[in-house]
Amino acid sequence: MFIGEFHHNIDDKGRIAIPSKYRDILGNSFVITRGIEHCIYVYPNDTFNHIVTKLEGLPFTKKDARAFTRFFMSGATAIELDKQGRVNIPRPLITYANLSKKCVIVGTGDRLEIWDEEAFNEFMSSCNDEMSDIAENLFEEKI
Amino acid sequence: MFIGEFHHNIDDKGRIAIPSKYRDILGNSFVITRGIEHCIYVYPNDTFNHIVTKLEGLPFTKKDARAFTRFFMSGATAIELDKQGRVNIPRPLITYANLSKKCVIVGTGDRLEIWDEEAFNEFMSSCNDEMSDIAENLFEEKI
DNA sequence: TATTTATCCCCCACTTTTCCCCACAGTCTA
DNA sequence: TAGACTGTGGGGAAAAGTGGGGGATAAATA
Repeated sequence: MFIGEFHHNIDDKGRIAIPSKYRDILGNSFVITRGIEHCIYVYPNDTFNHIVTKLEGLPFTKKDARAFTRFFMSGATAIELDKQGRVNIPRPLITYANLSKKCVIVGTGDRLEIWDEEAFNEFMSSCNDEMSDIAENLFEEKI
Repeated sequence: MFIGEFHHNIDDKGRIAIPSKYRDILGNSFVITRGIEHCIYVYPNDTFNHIVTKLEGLPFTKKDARAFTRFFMSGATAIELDKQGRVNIPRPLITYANLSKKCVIVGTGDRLEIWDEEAFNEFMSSCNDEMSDIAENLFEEKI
């Protein structure tokens, strides 16, 4: 399970170090792809494959299915860590997530998310005030 | 499985390089055809044949079936890669997809899509805002 | 039928990108 | 304080993408 928050830099070549605590779980090969709030998702292979299976069940004749599949699959890249434990983020994803230098890598249970630091801070502070309302409707019963 | 996003140029002769990562999957001969959002679809032979079988199951007495089959089949061309790993896109498809120079080639699971770069950016940015909503309604249950 | 025009392929060469390796610096631990 | 680990930066080799030239084949015109 992925938990925690780490602050790393992405260099000019588009490389960023995966926190060493995550490498044990991820192994040496995994998948990164576009995430929904302009961040980057990092999935272990089997988790990613599970989602792909679900998406392949959707017909390409449906507009939303095409759009989301395109969004999710076109952003995906199979990743191998280099000897220093870094990943090479493809340009399109760097642009999409608006990564400049300072990045935040957070664990969210079954995946990692890579955010531009500024965007992350902004998102979190904008959410904090509403969190009470957000939580309100998540569950009907005691969890 | 096709994933990822690549930016290549189409030259004056109508040739465009297929990203080398895709060539392993596609092999040397495959099919390209008209795609739904004014892009070009690229299918491995057996995937294409599978779709054709499905389309042949539709009655030609239905207007929509005729229209879509005509759309999909008339655009199709059998393709062979040249020795440099490029395909020669037929003029009608170049016109249809509005390809000028900068193109985007994306993997969307079972096929590739070739887009004019500008058109692709436009489509993606128009989707990005809605992606949260689109995802919202794709599945009812946990995937 | 002969000549021209266009199209398609293949080959060569240049440029750019990607990947791999090495080296250094800061931090934590023993 | 020494050693190991983690994060950061850069250089060089290999691969991938791009563009143009030339020859073969096919279509078009006189």
